[in-house]
Amino acid sequence: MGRVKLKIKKLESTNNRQVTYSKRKSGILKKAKELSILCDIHIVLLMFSPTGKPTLLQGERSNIEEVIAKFAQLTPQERAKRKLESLEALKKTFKKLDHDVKIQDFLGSSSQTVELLE
Amino acid sequence: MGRVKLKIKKLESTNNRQVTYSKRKSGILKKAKELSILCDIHIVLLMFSPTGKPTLLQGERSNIEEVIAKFAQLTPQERAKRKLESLEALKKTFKKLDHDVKIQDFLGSSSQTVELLE
DNA sequence: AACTATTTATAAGA
DNA sequence: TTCTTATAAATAGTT
Repeated sequence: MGRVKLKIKKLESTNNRQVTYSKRKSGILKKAKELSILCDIHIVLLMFSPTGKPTLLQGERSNIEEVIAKFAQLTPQERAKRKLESLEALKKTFKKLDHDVKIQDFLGSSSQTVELLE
Repeated sequence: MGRVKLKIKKLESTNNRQVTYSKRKSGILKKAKELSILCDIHIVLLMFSPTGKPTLLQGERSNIEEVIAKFAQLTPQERAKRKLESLEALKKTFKKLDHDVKIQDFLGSSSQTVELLE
């Protein structure tokens, strides 16, 4: 979608990576939000910029707690059939976070896109 | 991007929601993967179909553990300045999951897109 | 930040 | 559901 067809490989220029990230981030956030609304689904999108700035999108219909909670609704049989290493990894990570993270400005908002750092 | 301009509101027809989900899911997964490669970033995308089928995408460069772990790398000062309610919610959810989830087929793969249920 | 030529995604139809 | 195609939308390089 541009002047030339882009090869999908790591962009050489640091500056170009940042510019491209900025442009495409807008696009994918828009797509995720549209999908959430059009199809009335749960969606969570978390990404980090080339400089490490995190962005979290939660679909209109969901919050991240609901989305993750849906994992818990899978039956043991269904879980047993699938690769859930990611869930396991998440669990381990959050066990660690339990000891690390202190949330000092907890806000009960229903935000969609949250820029976690400016 | 089709024969007509689509209004972004919940699609009336159940069938249409499923068809549109299927098409747009492909698109957004492709976009996420491209962004991950082009800009060499961490990205995680989790979504549920209108029938509840979950799909998880992890960028080429990352696994979900790394991505979430990045949260933990934020300094206490940075965290204190931001809305991290989502992280808090995740933590609570995973505390519950700790007691619920038994992973019976843990596999140490470096998967990208995982269809958690067919 | 804006522009625009061009590629890409996709809504409706087959 | 899978393919086609007209059209809308995203975006790469440029200004």
